[in-house]
Amino acid sequence: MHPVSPEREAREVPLFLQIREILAQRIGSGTIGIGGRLPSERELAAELGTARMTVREALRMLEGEGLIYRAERRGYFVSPARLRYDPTRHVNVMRLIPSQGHVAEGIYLGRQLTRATGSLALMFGCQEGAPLILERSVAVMNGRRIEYGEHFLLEEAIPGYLDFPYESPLTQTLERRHGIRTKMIGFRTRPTNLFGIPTEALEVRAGSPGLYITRIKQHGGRVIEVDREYWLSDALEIVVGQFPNPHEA
Amino acid sequence: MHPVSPEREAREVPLFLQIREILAQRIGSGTIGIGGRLPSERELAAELGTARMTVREALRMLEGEGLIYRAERRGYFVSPARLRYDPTRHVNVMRLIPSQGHVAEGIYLGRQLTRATGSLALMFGCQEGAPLILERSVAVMNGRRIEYGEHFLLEEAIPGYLDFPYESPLTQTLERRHGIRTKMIGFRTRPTNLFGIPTEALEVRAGSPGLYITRIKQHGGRVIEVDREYWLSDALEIVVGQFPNPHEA
DNA sequence: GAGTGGTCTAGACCACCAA
DNA sequence: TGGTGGTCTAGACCACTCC
Repeated sequence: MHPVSPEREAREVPLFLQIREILAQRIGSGTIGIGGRLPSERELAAELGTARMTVREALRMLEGEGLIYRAERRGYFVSPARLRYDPTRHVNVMRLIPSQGHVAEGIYLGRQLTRATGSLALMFGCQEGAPLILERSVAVMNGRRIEYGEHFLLEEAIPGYLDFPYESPLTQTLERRHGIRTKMIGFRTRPTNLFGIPTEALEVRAGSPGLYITRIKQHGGRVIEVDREYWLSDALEIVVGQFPNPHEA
Repeated sequence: MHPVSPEREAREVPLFLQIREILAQRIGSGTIGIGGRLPSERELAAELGTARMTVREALRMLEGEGLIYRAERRGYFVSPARLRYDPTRHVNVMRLIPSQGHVAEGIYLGRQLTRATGSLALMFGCQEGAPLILERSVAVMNGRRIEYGEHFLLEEAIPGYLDFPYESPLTQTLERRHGIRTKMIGFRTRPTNLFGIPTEALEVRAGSPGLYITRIKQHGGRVIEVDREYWLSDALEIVVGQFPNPHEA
């Protein structure tokens, strides 16, 4: 190990960070409450005597921190407390949201037939090209779309699945209808910027900060379901194991 | 559940996304290899016949996806494969890096005495104001600073700790020197934009995308260590449980 | 139709890095 | 010392939302 590294010179704080600070304080102090709308970019620029792009940089900062979110072309709003989400547990998103005091709504985007390729085949541990069923959906919390999900099912492992329409939640449906009780065996997650299909489904700007989660579910010794979830970054935090909840204390 | 939502109109793809695509292809095809440097913002702008800010937007996109990273005022570089990190296991970062074929280096930033307040007191389950020891460090992978860590220790639970200098790795030191074998009981993580102390320690621009991780460690039925880690977003992915490794397949 | 964010331009000056 | 990214300005036009 090295000894202490040299301290950096103190520099003047950039303007956009000063603006970030001003806005963060207005939010923290409750001047703008949860769900409240911030002034428009142009209003803030005029008020603070700066250019619009500088204000945007500050807003982008707060968005990346999860303090605020954008509603496309409608404005910036203060984010509610993050959903606490444990991907190792088998809780359905549509049940998680109301369990933490929010209003949940689901949007079903339809079913597709596809085939296992690349990393999907690897995760299923099946042949390349094996038939898969894909169910797509969006989770809505308090009227805001926060998660786009793709659920891949190994067709040959769930005979008769295609004879029925989609029913939420998927896990319960598999158990009740097909006698299959899946078990979560692992997940993987990384931050990313969203674009393409997820941003279209979530109705947000391409480039919005997000969290990508992959989950693997097993039954009878083999993988029968792989989920890919794209969350808006400010909407959740991942909590695994024993962790005190600051909102209960 | 709602029926299928109406498809959005196809829109013209914004210029910065087209540029993102061009650069992503150059990276994916190996035209610019791992660790390779991208042309400068001005060069790209000239080559593509656009303004510098538009190029920056594309580069910011790729940075948020983790495909590239910035070295402050030195340029943009192609990111290596993400470190696979399981926070539920008790692997020290300085051992994790070499175990995945990279060169690790540690920078020790020193020790401070502090007190448990707010969420720290909550996580320790101790009185507000209880004395804590704070050890600060930075992890370097292949010459790049990728993680800034704060390790809080409950002073009264580790008698004599202050009589010795810091020794890495902390977990092994606690066991060998004090007979304390800690146990990871939970972690929490969320994406965020870094600024302040973490960005200074990591020598990156304020606003760089990052991942914040808190870990709690127990011994003898009580929490004795809380870690706060700030990772550069592109440097890792979190993998918990059984998950096939695409690099081994 | 007024207002919003989304995109884009064409500059500027600065601090910092490498040579 | 020349080139880099970091910051900032002052506009522009557009698609879209809400009224």
